[in-house]
Amino acid sequence: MEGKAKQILIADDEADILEIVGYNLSKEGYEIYTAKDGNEALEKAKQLNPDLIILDIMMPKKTGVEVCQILRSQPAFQDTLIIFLTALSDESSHIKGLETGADDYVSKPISPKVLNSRVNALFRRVSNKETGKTITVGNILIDPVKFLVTINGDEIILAKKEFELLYLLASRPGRVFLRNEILSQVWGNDVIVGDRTIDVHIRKVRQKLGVDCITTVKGVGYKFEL
Amino acid sequence: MEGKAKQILIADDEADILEIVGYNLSKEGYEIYTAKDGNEALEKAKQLNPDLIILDIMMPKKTGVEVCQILRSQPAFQDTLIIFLTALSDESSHIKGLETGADDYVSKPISPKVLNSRVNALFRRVSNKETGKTITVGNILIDPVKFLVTINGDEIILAKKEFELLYLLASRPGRVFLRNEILSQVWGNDVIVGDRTIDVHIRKVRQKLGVDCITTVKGVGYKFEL
DNA sequence: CTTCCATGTTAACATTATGTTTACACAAAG
DNA sequence: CTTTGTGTAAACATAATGTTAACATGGAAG
Repeated sequence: MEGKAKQILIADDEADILEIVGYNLSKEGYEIYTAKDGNEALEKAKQLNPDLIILDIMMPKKTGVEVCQILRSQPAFQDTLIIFLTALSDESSHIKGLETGADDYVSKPISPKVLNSRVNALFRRVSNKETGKTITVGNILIDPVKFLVTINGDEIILAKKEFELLYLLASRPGRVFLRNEILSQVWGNDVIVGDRTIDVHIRKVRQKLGVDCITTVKGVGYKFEL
Repeated sequence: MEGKAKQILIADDEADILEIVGYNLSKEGYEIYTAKDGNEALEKAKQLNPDLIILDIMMPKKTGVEVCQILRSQPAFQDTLIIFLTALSDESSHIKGLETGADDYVSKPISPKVLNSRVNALFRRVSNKETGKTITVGNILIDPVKFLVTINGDEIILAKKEFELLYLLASRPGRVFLRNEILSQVWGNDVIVGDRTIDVHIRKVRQKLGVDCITTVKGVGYKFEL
């Protein structure tokens, strides 16, 4: 189903973190490489050209932000995914991280579960755009290539966000998506929007589809099911 | 599905690059030949008449630019695809490269992924013109050989860019083409044009066709459908 | 060599579609 | 019957595209 294993380079000066994170991600089927300071990270990045680079902000030799900047300045790493690991309180580096061109950030202390889901989400996000697989659930058909939703052959036109929202929910029918997850997947981790925004879009989708296939799970989120 | 394997000649004085690039492109199904300086590149080019030549700018004996100029002056190599490899900073040679008649350039350090996609894109771009298949959708007929569009037998004359634009969209009815894709396919990856340029051409095509067959997908791109 | 014309491109502005917030209604849970 | 979370409509803000006209440019015709 998947192509070859995605390669992930993890850079952190704490050996414990390298081990825990590496172990958990490798269980997800990724191929893990590690570096223990900024310079080593740069070196291995150029050597491997990994699919994703996880950078600790605080590192000897070069900080994660510096590494990121250097990498981003090179065409070869323009599209490489980068996630920052940051201390919870350190809000400024978070900002700087996103400005520098990171794709996501995860704050310490790190929960393997959280990191795993972020990593998966990131890959899913880019792979959807690349592969753009058509989703079929019952009589509903969602085609990201044609940017089209069909119910019993009737075409329904959704706006971009509406489409992305539906596509996300329908990608895993039955699974509940937390409001947080929806936000980061459809809106991105950087933008900040109010709570009602999701509702409104949910409503619009429900309205346009005319079929009751999005269920509210109060206090949790939404799920797609027929 | 494809014809016979495309032949690619790679010229660079660094053995590492020849090896890496050659290996990766051969995995894509291309037939690889190498040269380690300008003279050898010329020699093998004339001997093989490859489909694509990848030239390092900095080479002993003759630079890539010189090789390109010599080749382009000969009718046999008028249509041969040429890609330059260039050092990141070396902006001037980039300019010169495109002036000399290169089809694309890729800056070092080289990411195999990037190079592969550029190469594939280039072949995709020309393959349409070569095969030049007439597209028929409903009562619309698009003939790239005669450079002619017909609706219900009425001939419509489009300018070059207009035609290429329509041809691209119509080549996959229903599929949404991102603005990026349109740019790289119709304009090429090198030229830089404003956003409005696409719109204007879309408009001209719509106007001349008189039929509403190009749909806007806001925030995404355009698609062709009746 | 100049002029003219077709094409391509840009800039500026108009016109949407789309996204977001606000404010309030409503329902369920405690 | 208060609190909490969600639904809804409408107002608002924003971004994306449509449109026109003016400005290059290159090649053909004179």
